[in-house]
Amino acid sequence: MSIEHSILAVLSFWPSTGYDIKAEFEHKAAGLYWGMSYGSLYPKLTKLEAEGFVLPIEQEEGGRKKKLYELTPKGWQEFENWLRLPPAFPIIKDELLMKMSTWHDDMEGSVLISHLVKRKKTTEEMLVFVNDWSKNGVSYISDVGMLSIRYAELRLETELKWIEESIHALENNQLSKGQDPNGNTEKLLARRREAFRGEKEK
Amino acid sequence: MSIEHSILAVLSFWPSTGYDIKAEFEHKAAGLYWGMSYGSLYPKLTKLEAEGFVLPIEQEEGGRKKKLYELTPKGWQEFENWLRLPPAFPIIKDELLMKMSTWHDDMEGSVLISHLVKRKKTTEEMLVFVNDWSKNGVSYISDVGMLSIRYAELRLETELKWIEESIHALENNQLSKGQDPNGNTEKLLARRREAFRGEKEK
DNA sequence: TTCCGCATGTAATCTGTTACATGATTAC
DNA sequence: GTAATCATGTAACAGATTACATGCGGAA
Repeated sequence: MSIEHSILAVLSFWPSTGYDIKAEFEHKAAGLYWGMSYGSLYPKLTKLEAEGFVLPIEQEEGGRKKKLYELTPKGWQEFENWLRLPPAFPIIKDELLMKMSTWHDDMEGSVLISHLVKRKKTTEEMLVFVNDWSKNGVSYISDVGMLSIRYAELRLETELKWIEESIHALENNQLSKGQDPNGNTEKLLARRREAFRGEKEK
Repeated sequence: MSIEHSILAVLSFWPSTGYDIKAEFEHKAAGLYWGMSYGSLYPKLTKLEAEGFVLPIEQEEGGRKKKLYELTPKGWQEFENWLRLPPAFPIIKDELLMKMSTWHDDMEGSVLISHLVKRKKTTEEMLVFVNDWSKNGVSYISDVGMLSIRYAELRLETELKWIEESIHALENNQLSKGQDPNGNTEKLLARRREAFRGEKEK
């Protein structure tokens, strides 16, 4: 998942400056790419250059300092080798899911609903962005690239459906039953009460 | 997204050792939780104890060294404050999507298909695991927690549908057209040919 | 008696971010 | 002229992993 390879990937589209690369990651962050800071980007470019994967093709432009990087033959090779390597399974860190998994019955359901409402808004915005992306007449998207756009759309749509479903279930007390073979819900709430009782006595 | 809060979250279920916590993250990694190494887990537990969020409730068990940690009142407080805080938007790093977005026409489609087939297998396994999880009669899952299980199921099912759709499109040359307002495909392939041509001449 | 699962921990390293410092060019 | 954007870079720090080191207890 190395950042190095993402940089090579961006450079495969067209020669770019460090600044360009960052921008590319920024606005395509619809769950397809991931961002990176200048603090790691510029040192990586220097490193890639030292290793012979990229080369700055000098631009004068009136003396303004600007390094437009291009892939070297070795860089193309490395990029394509990487493409052929089986990708790692995705890493997903979703705080909302973590919170929902550990939400307990003495916590206010209204707060959880507000989390879901907020997530819905962001997901909707993202969907609008992705929908537009593939039809804006400006961005370059290859035919294979369209598949990944399609993935982003499907994922976001599914998420929206789930959010609506979940809010509905929470608001109308229609949650499906989980499983609790060891009476853990009661134990948990008792431990919690105990902790807070001890606290109050102080 | 701090690891600290995930630890508190696991401890809210029941008192656990460092080893237990790691195991919990491991087998629930169905895209809901995320793993962590002992190298960060144990130091964090020490830190959380120093800060008064957790407390080891000693277990002798024949002199075998084992620290069973429990949340303190302050730990419960911190955990619940965290639950109320609006969660950050999920971070997704999916190498497959990155590779597909930058796949180019001179790369073998068969390799991409093999990536998809591999992903399909893993996704299917994950789905089996999640399906079983909520019905195994052993694991504890709260009613709210069921919502997150439902999310995992929907996401994995959607992904499977997309994988099948994509493999079909690739195998039968039925990709939908992307967009290329500046003739970038040709430029890209020309730059690549140029790089490799220069290489051969050496 | 040997291997596996339970159990804890540290040191070196890697990877990345934040905050800062600097300055040119363009649009209003 | 002044604000926003383009543009590059460094130093300090934060966060996490890998590899290593250690050892008990139970099962085969």
